[in-house]
Parts: sequence; structure tokens; C-alpha cells
Amino acid sequence: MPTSIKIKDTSITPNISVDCVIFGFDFSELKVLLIEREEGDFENAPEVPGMLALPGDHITTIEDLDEGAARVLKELTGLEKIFLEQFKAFGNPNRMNSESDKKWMKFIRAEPNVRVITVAYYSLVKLGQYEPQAASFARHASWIPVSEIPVLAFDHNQIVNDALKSLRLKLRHEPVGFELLPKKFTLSQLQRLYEIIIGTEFEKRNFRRKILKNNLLIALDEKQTGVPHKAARLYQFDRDRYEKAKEESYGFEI
Amino acid sequence: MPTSIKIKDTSITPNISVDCVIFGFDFSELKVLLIEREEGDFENAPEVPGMLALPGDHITTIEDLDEGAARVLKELTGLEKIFLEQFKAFGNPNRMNSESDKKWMKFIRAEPNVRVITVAYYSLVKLGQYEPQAASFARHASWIPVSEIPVLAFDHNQIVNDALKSLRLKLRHEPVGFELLPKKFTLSQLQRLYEIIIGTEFEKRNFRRKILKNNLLIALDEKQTGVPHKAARLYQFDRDRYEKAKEESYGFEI
DNA sequence: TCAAAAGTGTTCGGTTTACACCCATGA
DNA sequence: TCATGGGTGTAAACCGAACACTTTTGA
Repeated sequence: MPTSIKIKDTSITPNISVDCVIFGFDFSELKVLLIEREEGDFENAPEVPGMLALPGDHITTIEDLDEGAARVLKELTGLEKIFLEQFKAFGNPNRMNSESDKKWMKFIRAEPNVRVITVAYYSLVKLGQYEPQAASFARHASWIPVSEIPVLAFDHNQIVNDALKSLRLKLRHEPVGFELLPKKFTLSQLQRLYEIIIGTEFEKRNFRRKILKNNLLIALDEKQTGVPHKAARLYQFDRDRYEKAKEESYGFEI
Repeated sequence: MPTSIKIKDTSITPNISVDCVIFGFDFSELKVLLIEREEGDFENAPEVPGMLALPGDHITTIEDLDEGAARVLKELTGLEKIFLEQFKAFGNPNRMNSESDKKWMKFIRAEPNVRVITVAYYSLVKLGQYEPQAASFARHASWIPVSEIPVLAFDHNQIVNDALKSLRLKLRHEPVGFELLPKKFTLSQLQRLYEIIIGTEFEKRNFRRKILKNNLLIALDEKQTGVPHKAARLYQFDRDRYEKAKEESYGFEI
């Protein structure tokens, strides 16, 4: 079977991409996984500034948008079956027209002026599980606290901002915070997560009552270890119960 | 200036489209504006079944997604500055692969197999204002109650369903219902709107209290006319006040 | 024994719910 | 005068907010 131009043409959709805003939480900050624009492309172009960007890729002609986003996530982090949600498509005709973006496009693309729209996803990963594999990144990648995000490539700052908005909204209406915590966690950790992402403080007793009233947590017979104070009880998210409850009615608010 | 092929090539983005789910409310039902696939294309193809579809179009290379959606809306209804919100992108690789879709594509497109993803919007229009212009439709278009939507072209049934979900969510958290009502309306009309769209019943007194407590309605010194019972007071949505309140905090719930 | 976070109950005020009757209008 | 929806008050249950102290642990 000869590799015809046809195959190459139909394997990539040149003006549609997906980008992933991958959130991680380390108990003190919310972070986003950012990659450097491929270094290889800079070898002959030292004048192109190194710049951080969201992990993303063009979709192939045979995959759905969700599949493309899952593939990007897998290729970059090795993770599968991770919370992943489409939140918005971005198509400003000038979204790749800054000077540095144009320079960079010249090195990576045959047709640097093609119009690209991107469908953006956000993803939630448990940092604890994941950090040991950091060396497996295909490219230089790093977790950057959302409060310290520099100027990114293309319109990626806007995409991150919109992702944050969507995440905050989601967090108030659906129990997705657990995706960012280890399987077993304390109520204080959960509370900190909400406080940091939403940016507001909750009163401890009321927060606990409210969370527990939802009946979506399993109290374990286990406690924290290695803390210099009273060890807190560990809890686990009851996903089965949530799936069942969801069928009947909307069952979660914070 | 010669009309070169270049101009034609760059004027349309062949694998990106926008589709609009245009909702209207006539005080008894929620309706969606659907068009027939252009009749002209059927002249030489009587075997292609007439089918309803969402109004949509490919975007040009110089317009943003939102602009493309606004253009489609304008071209179809003549309306501008109408509530319009992007809610999801659809990119299933088989979304145009049903037999009838493929037949139809052959008549309208040079390259019928190109992969197209679509960015979907929903729009809210005041039927009262609009109906007089019905004759100005560029193509056969009709308001179909959401409960009576037939099988549509492509994946448009799914798009309509997702639009409905988004609308219902939006309606509970932001005062967008007013976009579907005439400038002046009664509280009962507003209540019916919520009941019909969300699909639940509200208790009259409590509904009124709740709505009025938001302080976003202006009670007019005007009443309904021509009704065979006590005339109801008319209200008007206070958009300025809402915009101001929005800056401070989220200010609406139903 | 100290520091640091865990864990818990109660009061108060506001909100939600459920409920029934009189009113104005045009037919 | 009747049918139709407009319009209102109140009591009870419930929920959210605010608040302080005792407990456990490791250092």
C-alpha cells in the first residue's frame, strides 16, 4: 500500500484543534499543566522566544472532539479515563496573529496563515497519583499555579481564564472537586480545595454539615498519619451513589 | 482587481460551521425555528427527501465564531442584537454520514466527504416582535414546538436537545427568560414561561415573591387589555439594574 | 506542655413551602 | 351572574449563618 499524499491529507484536520487546560491541586494551590512549544522547532530559530502553551493538537479526520482531547491528555500525561469536559470553542480570526505566534507558526507549519479554531477542554487530575510520572512527559511540561501564569502563546491566557470560570461554576453545582483529590481525603482538604478554587472562605462547621448532608461521602475507619496535630478522619467519594442520585434529581450544591 | 481563486478559497472555512438553535415562546409552547434544506438544491434531485435542519452556515475566514452565528441569525430572521450564546461544539466524524445526509451533501458540495465540525449557539427571540416579518425569510422556515420536532438533518436533533439543556440551566441562574417575552409582560406569563421551559410547576404566590425579591422588574402603571378576566399588571425587565447588580455579585436565582 | 488543627451544638433570622379566599373583568 | 385568572397574608418547617470550646496529636 503506497503512502499517498491522500493519506497524509486526511489524517489531520488542519484548521481544527483541541486544547486542554489540565488542572491539578496540591492542597495549597490550583495549578495548570503547561508545555513549552516544542524545543526541536527552535533549533534553527533562536530568535523565537520560548513560550508556554496549553497542551493541544489538531484532531485527526476520524476522531471525535472528545477523543482528540483524550488523546492529547494521554500523550502528554499518560493518564486515561480522567475527568475531561468541553467548555468552549475559540475562533477569533486573529487568535494566532501576535508577532511571536506568527514567527513560531512559520517554523512548524507548511501553511502558517491557515485559520485555526480550537475546541477547549478542561481536565481534572489527582496530583498525588500523577507526579511520580513527571519524567515521562514527552516535552518540557510544568505545573504552574494559576496565580502565576505568564503570558502564554496564542489566546491561551483567555482559554485558561474561561476554563477557570467554567470550573468554578461546575464546582458549585456538581461534585467534581473529588477529581482533584486523592481517593482518601479529609474534610479540611476538601474545604481548602473549594476555598482556593472559588476564592472564598467557608465556615468550618457549616461546610461540613452541608457536604455531609449530600450523602455522597463514605466515612472511612481510617485517619491521617504523620500530622503534628490531631489526625483527621479520611473520607471517600461515593461515586456509585452519586450516579444513582443523579438519575432522580439534581443532588448537589455547595 | 481580478477575482482570483484565492479569494474564493479564503472566503469560506470549509470544515467549520456554526448552527443556531433559535428559540421562541408564544405563551403556550417553546418553539424552535427550523429551515428546509434549500429547495434550489433539490430541483435536480427529487429523490433527496425534504428535511428540516437548523439554520447554519460555514464561517468566513475573517469572522469570529460569534460573528458568524450573528450573521446566520441576521440573514435568516433580519434580527440583530439578539441574545446569542455558544453552548457546544459538535464534531462526531459521522455526524453527516446518514444516507440522506450523504445524498444531500453530494448536491451542495464540491467535496462531499469533508469533515465538518460545527459550533452551536442558541438564541432567544421575542416572537411577538418577530412574526410580522415571517415573509422575509430567505428560505422556508417554520416555528416547530420542541415537543413536535421530527427527525432532523445531520446531528441536529442532538444539538437541539443539548441546546435545551443549556437553556434550562441558564434559565435557573440568570434572568434570560425576558428575552423570550415582549417588553411588557405579566407575572403569570413569566411564570408560564418558566414552567414550560423547565417542565415543572411553581406555586403562584411563592413564584411572585421570589421573582419580585430580585428587584429586577419594574412594575408599570399599565394593565393587560382584552382579557376576559381581571386585567393583570404589566412589568418590564430592568436591564440596567441587572447589569449593575451583576458587577457586584451573582444576583439571580429561580 | 505547647501549638495546631479536628471535631462538635445551639441559637437566630430569614427563606421556603403550603394553603384559601376575595377581586376585577368581559362574555 | 358566571367563569376566569389576578392578587394577596400567614403559620410551620427548614435552612443558612454565626459563634466557642474541648480533643488529639507530634514536636
